[in-house]
Amino acid sequence: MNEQINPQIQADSRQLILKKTLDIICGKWRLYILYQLGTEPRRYGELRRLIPEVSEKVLIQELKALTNLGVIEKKSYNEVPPRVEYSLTQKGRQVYPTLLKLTSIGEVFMDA
Amino acid sequence: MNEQINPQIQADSRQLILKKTLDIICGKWRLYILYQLGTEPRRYGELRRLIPEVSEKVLIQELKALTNLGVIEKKSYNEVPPRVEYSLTQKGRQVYPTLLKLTSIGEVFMDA
DNA sequence: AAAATAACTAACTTTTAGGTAGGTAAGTTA
DNA sequence: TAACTTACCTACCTAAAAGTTAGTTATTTT
Repeated sequence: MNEQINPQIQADSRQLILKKTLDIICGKWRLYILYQLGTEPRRYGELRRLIPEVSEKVLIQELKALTNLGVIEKKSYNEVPPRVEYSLTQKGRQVYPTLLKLTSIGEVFMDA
Repeated sequence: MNEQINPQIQADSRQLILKKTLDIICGKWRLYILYQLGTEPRRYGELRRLIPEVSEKVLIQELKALTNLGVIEKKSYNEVPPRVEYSLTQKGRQVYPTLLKLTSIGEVFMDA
């Protein structure tokens, strides 16, 4: 009904996008996880071994969060002992190159 | 003395770079602050008005942290009432384009 | 029958991030 | 001389993130 552009709504939308971005990359372990899934699917135990410093609880919690955000997906094979694979979603693969470029920020500030 | 490449040292260095990256961009308000400083220096009070949701304590704390990281710098004019300006450093300007591109990550996952 | 396996869950504690409410300095303006 | 201004600081509190420890499940292997 109203064709005016409301700058407040624009601001709110940019804020939401920024928040979503931070949701995805912030958290001590999220980028480590995503980097490990960049090239191939990984089993839960594999991720544990690849990132040994993260606690089991936090790893699972972060995998869940990233799954809910739609960045990664989980595939359970019905086997015992269980087998579960995590991999990037389509959207996850879409942003993966940007995630890789992120570290160029840190590089600039090393030892400075 | 030892010309071998130690993959552990490489891994540690990548880890440090990643940690530095997260130091710079994580924190609820850091990117908001950096975005406001992208185009021009801003006074402390100006930043308060531009980002009214952040508490005074946290704003100052974040400005200090970003200053210590070498992303921004602070210029105090000897006046009363005080006048203080914050701006991006050379290195800060160097990474600013990357900081702007960051939000493309969030865009992909909006309402997904 | 006991032990091993992989991917979890639950209860609890510690650590870190962020927020609230108040105070201060020292000139300027009314 | 009282009130105002701006950029802080301090002590305290709450909430969120992360870590620790100890289960659980349901087959398979020994």
